Amino acid sequence: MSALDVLADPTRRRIVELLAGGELNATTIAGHFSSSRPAISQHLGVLVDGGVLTVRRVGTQRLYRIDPASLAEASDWLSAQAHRWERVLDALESALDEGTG
Amino acid sequence: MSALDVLADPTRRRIVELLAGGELNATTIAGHFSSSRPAISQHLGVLVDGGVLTVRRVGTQRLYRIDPASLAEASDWLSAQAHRWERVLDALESALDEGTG
DNA sequence: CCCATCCGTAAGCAATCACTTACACTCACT
DNA sequence: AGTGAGTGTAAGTGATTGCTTACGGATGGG
Repeated sequence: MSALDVLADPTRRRIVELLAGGELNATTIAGHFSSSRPAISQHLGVLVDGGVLTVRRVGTQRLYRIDPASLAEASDWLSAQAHRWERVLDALESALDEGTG
Repeated sequence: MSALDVLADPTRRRIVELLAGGELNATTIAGHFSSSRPAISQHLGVLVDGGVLTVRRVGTQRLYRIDPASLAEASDWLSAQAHRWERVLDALESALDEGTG
């Protein structure tokens, strides 16, 4: 699932959280980070490729916005993973019961 | 959170799932993978360092076992992340409401 | 038309990571 | 003590990744 590979990077997670407040242009976003503007631009590209963000051009600016669907999908995936490990723990418990019983 | 960095690798996830059935020694674990035994040994080291697995020595063997506490912690972390993105989505929705209202 | 602003892309670099082969160590058994 | 099974460690390699600097393209105002 690519939205999650994309959200693996802490800087990218912060970008997404920043956009929780609404649309922002590239320069404004970059202003919140100590990295260079091109570095942030590259992160934005990864986020767009991963479907987490969408862009629209307004004049000379590029406005970035969260794609709620993909973020919801990421959230669901995380929940599913959490449940997966819970199941592993359940299985482990059963195995231990068999061992001791 | 290191248990999660550790579980980022697919091979390591498979190892943990393999150990859901109970304790196994290093050679048996390695037998389930196409990678070399040393490669798996290194993964096991990472898993132990990350607190996901524990080892005990029995004769010449090393028996690996899941540490339920750390795995539960990982599961909780995943849930928390899922909720975090849900909150981001909620915030986004509020921002859009303000924008259009 | 010229210039400043906004922004992506190209190229190069350093760090990280998973893998492989080769080697070394420990323990059990004889 | 010698041998073999079980296993970790060292060293080298190729791929990936995030960062930086330098550059180029597009848009809008004078």
